[in-house]
Amino acid sequence: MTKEILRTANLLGAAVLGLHDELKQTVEKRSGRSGEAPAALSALGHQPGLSNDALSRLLGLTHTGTVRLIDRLVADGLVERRPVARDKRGVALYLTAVGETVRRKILEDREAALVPLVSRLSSREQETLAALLGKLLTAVSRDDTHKLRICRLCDSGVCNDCPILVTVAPQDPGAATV
Amino acid sequence: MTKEILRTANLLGAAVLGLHDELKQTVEKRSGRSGEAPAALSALGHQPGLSNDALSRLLGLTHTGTVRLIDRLVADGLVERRPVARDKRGVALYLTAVGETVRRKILEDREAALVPLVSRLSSREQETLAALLGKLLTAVSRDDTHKLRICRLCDSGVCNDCPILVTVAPQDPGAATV
DNA sequence: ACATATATGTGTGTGAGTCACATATAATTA
DNA sequence: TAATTATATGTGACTCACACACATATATGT
Repeated sequence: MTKEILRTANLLGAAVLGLHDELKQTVEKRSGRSGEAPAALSALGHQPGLSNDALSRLLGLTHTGTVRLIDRLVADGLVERRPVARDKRGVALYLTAVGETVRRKILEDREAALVPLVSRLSSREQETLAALLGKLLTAVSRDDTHKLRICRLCDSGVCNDCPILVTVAPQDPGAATV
Repeated sequence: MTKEILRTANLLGAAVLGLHDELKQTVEKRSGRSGEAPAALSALGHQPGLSNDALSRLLGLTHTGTVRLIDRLVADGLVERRPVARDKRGVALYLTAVGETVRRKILEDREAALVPLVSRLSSREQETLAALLGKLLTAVSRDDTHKLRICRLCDSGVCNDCPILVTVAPQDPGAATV
C-alpha cells in the first residue's frame, strides 16, 4: 500500500519535472529571457500596475532581484515604470504594447505545449484529471500570495473558475498618473 | 469542449509550476547547490560510472557546463573522477560515500514533499492519478536519453515498473581502474 | 517634530552556465 | 603505417540572473 503511494509520488515527480522542462524552455525561448522574466510578464498582464514589491513576493525573488529583473525588461522595451499618484516612492509596473504581445505569445506557446498532452486523453479522463489536479493544487497552495505565485504563468482568460484562486486580490487600480 | 481542454491544460500547467517550485527548493536546499547539481547526484547514483559526456546529455547541459558542474561537486567532496580502463581520454564519474548519503537525503526529501500530497487522495484516486500520469509521461517522453532525463530525480528503488523507462541503457559497467 | 517603517534603487559579488578554443586519445582511411 | 578525422575532456573569458549590504526618498505614527 505504502509502496504504491511511493510509486505514485515518483510518477508525479517525474511528470512535474518532465513537463516543467518543456514549459520552461518554451516560455524562455519566447521571452528571450530566462529565470522569472516570463512569469513577470505574465503576472503583469494579469495584474497591471503591480508594485515592484508586490511583484517580488509573487515571483519569490528578493526585492533587489526584482528591481534588476524589471531593469532588464524595461531595457527590452517590454515593461514600463510609472509613478504612482498617492505615493511618490511607489512605482507601478505596466506592460508596453510590445510587452503585451510577447506575453500573449508566451501564454499561447505554453498552451500549445500543454494542450496536445491533454488531448491524448479521453474527455472522461480529462475530466478526472482536472478534478485530481484541483485537489493537488488545493493541497500545495498556502496563502494568497502563494496562490498567485502558482498561477503566475496561467492564462487569466481561461482560469475563470480556478480551484485555488477564489478571490484575486485587487491591486491598487488606477494607480498610474503619467 | 475546447474551452474545457484549455482549462485542464491551465490546471496542469499550474500544478506543474507549483509542485516544481516546491521540489526545486527541496532538492537544492539539501544538496547545497542549485541548477542541475541535485539531478547530477541522483543520476550518478542511478548509473554509476557515467561519462561526462553522457551526463551532459542526460542533464541537458553543454559539455562544458557539465565539466564545471562536476568540478563543483568534486570540490564539495560529493563526486569522484576515475580514469577508464579502455579509453584513456574517458572519465568515469562516481559518487563518494558522502555523495551517496547526500543523494539519498535528496531523494528522501523529495519523496517527503510529494507523499503528503498524494496521501490526501483516496486510494482509488491515487490509482487513477498514477494511470493518468503514466499516460502523460508516455506522451511527453521522446528518445531514451530524454526518458532518462525525465527520470533523473526519481528514486530507482521505487521505480521498478516505470511506465516510460522499460529499458535503462546499461552504462559501461566496470569502467573504473584506480 | 521625530523616530520608524515602507518603497525603490546602487555597488559589489557569486553561482551556474555558455562560447570559443586547446589538448589528448581513439578510430578510420589513404 | 601515416595521416586524417572524430571523440572526450578540459581552460579562459564571458554573460545572465540573481543575492547581500547599503543608501535614499517618502509615508506614517507618536
